[in-house]
Amino acid sequence: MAKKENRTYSRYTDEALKLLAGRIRETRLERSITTQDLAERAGVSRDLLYRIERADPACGIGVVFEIAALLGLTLFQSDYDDLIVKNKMVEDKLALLPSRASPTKVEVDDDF
Amino acid sequence: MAKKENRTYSRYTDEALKLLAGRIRETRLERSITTQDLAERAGVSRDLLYRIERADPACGIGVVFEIAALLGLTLFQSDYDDLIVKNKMVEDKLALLPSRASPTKVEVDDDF
DNA sequence: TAACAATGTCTTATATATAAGTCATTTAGG
DNA sequence: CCTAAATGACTTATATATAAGACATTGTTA
Repeated sequence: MAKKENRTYSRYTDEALKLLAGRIRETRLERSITTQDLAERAGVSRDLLYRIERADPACGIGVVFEIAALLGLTLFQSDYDDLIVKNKMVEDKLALLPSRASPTKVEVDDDF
Repeated sequence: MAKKENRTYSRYTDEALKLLAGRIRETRLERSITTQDLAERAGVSRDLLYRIERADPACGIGVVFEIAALLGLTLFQSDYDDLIVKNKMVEDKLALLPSRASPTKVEVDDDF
């Protein structure tokens, strides 16, 4: 196992990571797939899958998503076509927005 | 910038990463927040935020989620309390499932 | 349109994620 | 129960993510 990293995360992030990890483990066990087997299919080591199922925040986001996708989990409640559509929407929105944060404009903080 | 990694990902993973990255950039620009500013608040380098907004799959999943959370984006369409509830559900489900993939049981493949 | 700040995109150095291997433990099933 | 296989959890070595910094470019706004 790799050395423990010392970065800290918000509780929200921790819970979100835990949920994704839990869903992965849950689905793997439901389908009775071996860690070995799943890791091999994803092209990662068993140790990495072990850390993914433990919600290690330092795992690469790509490999985590890939494992989830291999199990048929949906991300952002979207199938592939939905993702394409949503990405198109983001792209359009970005085309309208200024391409950088204005030097002077003060950031809006909705806290009150 | 770090050396380009050579791992490959499914199209689904690529699009999901792109959507998250796009939403981050979109939200940052809407609020007119500087990359510098956001990176500092998250405790990461500007270069890392740059890569996050480009959907680099090798970024740590924790830092990406943290940036999203800082911007108020919701993950898994859940606020903090929802995440707690959903995690509880996963936990309960896991308690019922066998704790490991059966040696003999053949994996179900719903492809047909 | 001038000037300055924000961003794109490198390089280098360092921290650390990941792979590979190992051993002990546990569990499901015969 | 017994046993083989799956998993937890470590070590070491290596690949690579990340930080820090630099410079060129571009967009905003005064």
